[in-house]
Amino acid sequence: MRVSAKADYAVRAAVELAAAEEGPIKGERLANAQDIPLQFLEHILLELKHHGIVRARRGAKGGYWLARPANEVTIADVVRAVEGPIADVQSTPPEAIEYRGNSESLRDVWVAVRASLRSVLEVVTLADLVSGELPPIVAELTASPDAWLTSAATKEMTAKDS
Amino acid sequence: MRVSAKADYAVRAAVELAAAEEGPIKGERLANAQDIPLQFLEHILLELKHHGIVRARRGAKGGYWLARPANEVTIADVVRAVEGPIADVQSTPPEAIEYRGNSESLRDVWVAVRASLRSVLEVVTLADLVSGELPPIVAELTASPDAWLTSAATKEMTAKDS
DNA sequence: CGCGCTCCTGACCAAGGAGGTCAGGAAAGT
DNA sequence: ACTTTCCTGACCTCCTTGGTCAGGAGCGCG
Repeated sequence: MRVSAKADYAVRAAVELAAAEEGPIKGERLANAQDIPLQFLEHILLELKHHGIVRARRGAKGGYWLARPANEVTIADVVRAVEGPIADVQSTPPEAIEYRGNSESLRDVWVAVRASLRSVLEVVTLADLVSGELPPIVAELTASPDAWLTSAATKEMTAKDS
Repeated sequence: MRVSAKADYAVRAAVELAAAEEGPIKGERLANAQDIPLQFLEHILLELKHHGIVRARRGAKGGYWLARPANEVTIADVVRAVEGPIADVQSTPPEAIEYRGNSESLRDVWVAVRASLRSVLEVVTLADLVSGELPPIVAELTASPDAWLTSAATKEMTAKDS
């Protein structure tokens, strides 16, 4: 239930590529722009390349660029490239688990969790991030002040909590 | 972005407790009912106890029971007890991260991710799981057949994918 | 009281992932 | 040729995951 540094780095590097208009951008520049350890970043970029998110050319004037237009690459694409499937339970997809007895409905909950993650990650594109104009669903989710609290307050509480 | 075995086990054990009407249930019975390694489960139950989710008594006729009514314990409570904060990025809460340059909006996305997770996990209670009647939001999310696919299809695709 | 039952706790362990670093090779340009 | 930049694999340390094992501490009952 946490986002790894690798996934965070991958998205940030991809956004940087999406923002650049000129030709190939070298890894060093991406690393500097987003404060990512260079050698680690190059491993990440390689994975992104293997998954067809990014292309690259070596040599002088070489560098990386997006394989597809920035508005056709979602955050889910990038995260899946470096982290694998989103919202697996016990390293297997939620719909594949057999629950016994009283916890039969639990599978539906994990499926719902995955669906809700997708509803955000598969909708936001790199172009959205560059422009700063996020899709309505993200705007709605971040609109409530509760969304910005580390520990969400219980429904019933009104004013008695600190 | 994955649900650990521990969290899954914890919820299943908690559901089993929620379903039982008679007094304390011993760990062995929970382990058998949900097919969980006993000694591992007892560590988990101990954590749940430390977080005030569960109570316990030793000795003959001892066992575990829920500290609160089943309809007041959410899945989020249980998961947080054993896994810590939900949806941290790089082991820190999303709203606390400083993003530079083009990835400034990324923080909003991670906050939205956390909010969407909460919108499911903080709404489903153990009582819901026992009864099998899940809240509307879960029903909506699992209604679409896409939610049950391992790898979601792209929006534009209609019939050409396998 | 004594004794069995059950939880409680800490130590340990093997395997793998997270988050990198290092050294060298292979293409591209000039 | 030579530099630049990506490409790749090996390696490293620390931490987490998913457990097991051994023993201690409290509870109830005869």
